[in-house]
Amino acid sequence: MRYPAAETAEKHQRILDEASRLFRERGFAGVSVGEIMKATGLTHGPFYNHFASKQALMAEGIRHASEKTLTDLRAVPGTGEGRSAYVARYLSADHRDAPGQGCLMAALACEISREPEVKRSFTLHLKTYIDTFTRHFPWPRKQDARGDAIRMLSSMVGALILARAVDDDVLADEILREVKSKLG
Amino acid sequence: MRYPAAETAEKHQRILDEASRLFRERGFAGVSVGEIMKATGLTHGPFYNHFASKQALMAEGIRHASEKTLTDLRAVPGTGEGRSAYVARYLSADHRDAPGQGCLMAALACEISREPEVKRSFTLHLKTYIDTFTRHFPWPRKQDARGDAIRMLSSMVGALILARAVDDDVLADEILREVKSKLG
DNA sequence: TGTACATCAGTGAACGCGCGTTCACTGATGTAC
DNA sequence: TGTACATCAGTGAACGCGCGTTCACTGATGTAC
Repeated sequence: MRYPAAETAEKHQRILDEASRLFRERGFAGVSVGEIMKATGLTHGPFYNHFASKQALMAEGIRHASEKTLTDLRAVPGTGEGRSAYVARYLSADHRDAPGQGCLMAALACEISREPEVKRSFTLHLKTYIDTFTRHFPWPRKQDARGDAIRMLSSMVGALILARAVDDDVLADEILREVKSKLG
Repeated sequence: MRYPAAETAEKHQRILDEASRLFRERGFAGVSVGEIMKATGLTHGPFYNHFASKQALMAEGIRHASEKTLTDLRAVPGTGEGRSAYVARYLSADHRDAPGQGCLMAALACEISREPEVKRSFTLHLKTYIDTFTRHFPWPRKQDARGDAIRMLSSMVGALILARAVDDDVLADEILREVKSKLG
């Protein structure tokens, strides 16, 4: 049956919300189209009224999570202290244990590299992220601000991914703590 | 039919070789048991004569790749120059474009965190890797050698993962170059 | 404002497909005598 | 050393299952008059 246009748009957003959460929690391959639709309270049929394919949803899901990520980043005070707090939160046990609400790079980057359509969407995200990260915070060496931002980002992403891949809380905490200690 | 025992052991190794290559190239979910067996020149049936399940092969594949990785690391000269060369090779375009022969952490860490049996196997690898990396090279600040090793490793892994996830060679090269420039 | 009807996001059964896994069977190897 | 036979890694058909995707159908909404 026909539904109000506003409701349809809202459902579209809900699919994106659930998809971007589930993908980050379980990976692209670990979530089926049916599960995503079920999580939004619909049957799997109308999925193709909203998206052309699962790949298209993956790419859109990256864009959707990217917007949230960048909004959050811009809301952090643009000071050295703001950056320290941002890094400390990124490298916290809370973030490690809640991938569904967390950084899309740490959750999905390995899989992204194998999905051409998603890769294109992610490239836009990473460019914007690096630019924003560089411009938003003060960096001691002005002419190498972007390089410093890239290095900080690589350390953060690598540390979080390794901490999550490990079965031993002591080692995971050590990795987060050691990387945090030189990025503060 | 029955086969010579030596041949069987050799086939077991070949399965592990092909599996650890294919998993790194396409991810655990992107490779089927049938494909792995086909790559070793067998049909899929006898897989279960060698391994209890796909998960068991994934865990064994990590162990197998880990051994090669550690052998390679120990073969590098244990000097500052040796370490520089190791990092330069790790962060090279060649390594970025050949995940099947490369670092298992960069290729599989995101997926490992979602597979309990594999996680256990990977934890052993990472502990040994960090220990070896710490002890094998000279570190300027003796009492923080292990911390420095963990930070270097996080940067390397993060940079390679991001470089691979990006669709733009200029950006990928910039990430590798910037991270390399401060780790030399 | 009231009526007739086209629209289209929803439902849910069905599609072909490839997956991980099992199993009855084969036949050269290795062993017992 | 030669013969009889148990072993067991291989083959390949078959299993149930869940996947991404399609489609005939439904019926309240929005629109034309």
